[in-house]
Amino acid sequence: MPETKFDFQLLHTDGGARAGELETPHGKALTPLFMPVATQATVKGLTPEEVRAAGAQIILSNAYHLYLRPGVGTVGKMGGLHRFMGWDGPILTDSGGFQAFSMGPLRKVTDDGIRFRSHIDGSAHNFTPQLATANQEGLGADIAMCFDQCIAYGATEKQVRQAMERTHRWAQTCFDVHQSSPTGAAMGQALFGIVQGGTFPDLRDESARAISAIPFHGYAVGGLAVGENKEDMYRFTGLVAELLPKDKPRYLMGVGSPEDLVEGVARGIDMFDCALPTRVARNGSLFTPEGRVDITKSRYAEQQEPLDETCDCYTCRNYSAAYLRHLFRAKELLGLRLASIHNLRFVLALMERIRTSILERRFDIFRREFLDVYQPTDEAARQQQKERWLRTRGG
RNA sequence: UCCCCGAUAGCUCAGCGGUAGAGCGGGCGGCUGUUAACCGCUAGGUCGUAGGUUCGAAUCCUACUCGGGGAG
Repeated sequence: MPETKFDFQLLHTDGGARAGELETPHGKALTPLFMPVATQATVKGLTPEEVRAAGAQIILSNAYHLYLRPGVGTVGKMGGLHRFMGWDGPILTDSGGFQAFSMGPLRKVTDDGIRFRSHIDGSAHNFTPQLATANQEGLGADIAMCFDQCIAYGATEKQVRQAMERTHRWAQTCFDVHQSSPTGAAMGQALFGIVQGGTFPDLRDESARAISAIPFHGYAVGGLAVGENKEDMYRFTGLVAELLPKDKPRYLMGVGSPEDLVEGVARGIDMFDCALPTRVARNGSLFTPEGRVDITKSRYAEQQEPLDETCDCYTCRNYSAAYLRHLFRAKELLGLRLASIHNLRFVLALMERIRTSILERRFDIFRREFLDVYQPTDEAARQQQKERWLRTRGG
């Protein structure tokens, strides 16, 4: 791994919005930025060249999934995650803490760590802050995340506090392990702390202060976009960001949709990641300046123009909406790929425009104009479907 | 001309005495540190036509119409 250490420079601010520059062992990245999600060492369906061409500067992968398959040791023997997957830019890895939340019934949380049952073969595993940190080091991540406990929306204040305090203790452990590691900190790997506290203002405040007290390279807001309404999500993002060190990068984990990215930046966030753009793309839902559209609808059957004529992505430059719709109807793999390319380009281009507007001190105007046209998903419909989804998945 | 088979939702078919179902397709919606090329909701049918048997027929009988196959 190159000698370059991790660094962050805050270059411009415009109201609450910030523009800066990250430096990592695998190169620079301009903030605010969006990280495409490559959970299993691949942005589903796309080659690294395609991800790069869409404008990605840094991607996110997942230490839990890679630990289970193919194994951290295997990735290490293959030269580390960058070489293994053919991506030579910066990589941030999530620790696996979120999987403890999203895989619900397969885990049990104690003060020592989280006992998992593999979703692949049922085998038992015990994740600890030490192991999570070692795993991310073994993968060779440019930025590692602390092992945290993300708790479900709707938990009681007592439960949220318990998870939060555990997250704080684990954060200190991760920091200590990372500091004393012969390779981790020495090889220039950054470590980010994660703020928890659910939707309780006092807990969020307490968590932001506790995590900020540890000299991490960056700070993340975790435990949001897990079922709470958008108003709360924005409110708590702002509340926490206010309390984080000004000179360090701030990362809002698991967010988001186009409108969430704009709102996050407005509240002082520098980094985002989200599975949404690529996941909904695979399901036929594409971003346009007016909002999300379903490419499979019959109104696109004979549309010769691209889905979004204002878009400069590979898909919109080369194919009609009618063709894209046909690929989806015929269940052709190319459809998933072209849709993923488009949605990624949409959010990455959005971040570029946001950054430019900050540098030109007109972010507020940009934000207003964008949100004026972009129609987000209906909140009531979201909640209703969410409940149904949890019923079918949980049952 | 005769014999056989079929005719049920837009399509392919299931149901074979108790007042119609599936898959696909159509329409609508959802997906936020990926257990997701996934999930949910919904609209379509006087069961080819006309008679008959029966308390009751998509189901049994008869004729006819249309399709497919066979014989001549």
